[in-house]
Amino acid sequence: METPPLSELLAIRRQKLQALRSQGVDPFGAAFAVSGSVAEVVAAFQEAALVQVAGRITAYRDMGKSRFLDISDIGGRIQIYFNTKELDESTVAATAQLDIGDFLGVEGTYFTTKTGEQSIRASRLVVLSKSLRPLPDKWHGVQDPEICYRQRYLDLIANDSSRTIFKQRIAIMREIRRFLEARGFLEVETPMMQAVPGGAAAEPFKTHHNALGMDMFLRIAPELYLKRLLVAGFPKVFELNRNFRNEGVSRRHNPEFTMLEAYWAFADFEKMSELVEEMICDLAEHIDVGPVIEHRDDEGNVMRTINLARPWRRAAYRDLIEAAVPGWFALDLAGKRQRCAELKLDISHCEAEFEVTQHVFEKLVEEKLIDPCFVTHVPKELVPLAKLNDKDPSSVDVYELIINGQEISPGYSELNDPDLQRERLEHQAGGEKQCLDEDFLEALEYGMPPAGGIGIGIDRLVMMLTGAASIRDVILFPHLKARAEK
RNA sequence: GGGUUGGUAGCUCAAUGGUAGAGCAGUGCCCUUUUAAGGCAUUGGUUGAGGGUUCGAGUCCCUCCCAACCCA
Repeated sequence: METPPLSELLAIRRQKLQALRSQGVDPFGAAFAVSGSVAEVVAAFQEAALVQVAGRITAYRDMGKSRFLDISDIGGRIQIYFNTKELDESTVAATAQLDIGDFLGVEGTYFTTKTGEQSIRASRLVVLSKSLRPLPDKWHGVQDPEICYRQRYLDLIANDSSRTIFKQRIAIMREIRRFLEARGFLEVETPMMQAVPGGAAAEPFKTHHNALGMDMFLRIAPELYLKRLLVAGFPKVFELNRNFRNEGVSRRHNPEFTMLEAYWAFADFEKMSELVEEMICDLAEHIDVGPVIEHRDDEGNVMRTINLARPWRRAAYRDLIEAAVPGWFALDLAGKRQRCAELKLDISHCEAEFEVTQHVFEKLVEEKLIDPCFVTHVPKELVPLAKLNDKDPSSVDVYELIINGQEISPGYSELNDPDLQRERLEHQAGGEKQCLDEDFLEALEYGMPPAGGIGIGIDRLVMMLTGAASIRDVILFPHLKARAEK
């Protein structure tokens, strides 16, 4: 097969690679002992002290005999100064083969430049890895969203805003674990491959286990296994990991996404709502964005302001709809359909009355709830697996936390009556017996304590907290269509 | 799935249907405290892919691929 000629830029880098080798320099060097990460080295500045640092060259300013270069890693940048007269000949020769993008190890002493920048005066330079491709523009970064998503490493090298979001995401994940563990919740791991995909209504990914000779499914939720652990006697458990749903991809959907589920024995949905409220405020504080979060557009204009100040609002589903569409619940189905037509709402996909009402809720209530609101007294048809409300058996004991016009977290008083649970699951499965997790139903018969449960879609939570416009901006490697062969 | 917008040099972007350009990066030269370093010179293109219209297509038409946004 004919290989296309390398572009000039790639060819030049290959030549430099050869030049280094012919100078006796290994262009893909060995381990290099550093004093710390770039950020740690910056923080440890002490005039004239000896220091070792390594990182990628992200800028090179050649003044003749004096040269400056920036060394960066994901957490920081530091300026290196060297004078060709202060280095041995072979090192100076190697510097001629350096490019922006190469990994370099530096030994030197801390010093402050004329302009006051804390830097390192290099006494030794070691090529650690030659970069064979040019990096994106140092000033404009990567603007092409396709490159950002397909080659996230370039996005992270070039775009500070992206680095910030992912550092925030990491901080959020760490703080969720710390927050829950501090309150006695134990983190557990349950199967991602399940014989019966349960705990939610969604299309699963299907796979096959050869040795066991059985079809399996990637989980759509961990719920039914976490509840087995309530049966086992764990009073407080949580799982923070991936779910998979074989559905559409959009600004708000990635086929694999991160979910927090937590269960608290002997608690209820109200106690869970307090836990979630406290936790999300704590997270906002930990990434220095709360309690008032501003979402900005590309030009930096504030598009939306979310106020997380406590206490958060709590409102009943019916009351919110009545406030948006007065007289709604007095209408019969035909009247409701008529009203939707007047409101220019497309309800062609809705059949049952509760579906029409739910559409009104989504369009006229949910999308407009920007500040946090726990929606309570949700119709039982929408949440088949929760406990019925004592006073109003047409609704269930759950909350749906809405922030930024999106459902961020549902919370339940979990159903623990095994017979009722079977009835509901059978109804949900529409008579398809193979969709019932009989093993789970058997576990419930041994007795599950009453419990509060929550789920939080972490990707959407991160979007809300960081102001990211797309789920792809908060997932390191989002799924895109395979690209045609180059 | 439908609609809209886009895909041009490594990156960021230009280009009435009429010679494909700029900045950065790169290459060469100069410069001992620069930091979007600077000065002078200079290389680099299958304009997403394939058809069509035309004397002539990055530009107009058709098909396809990829992406973003909106809708379902």
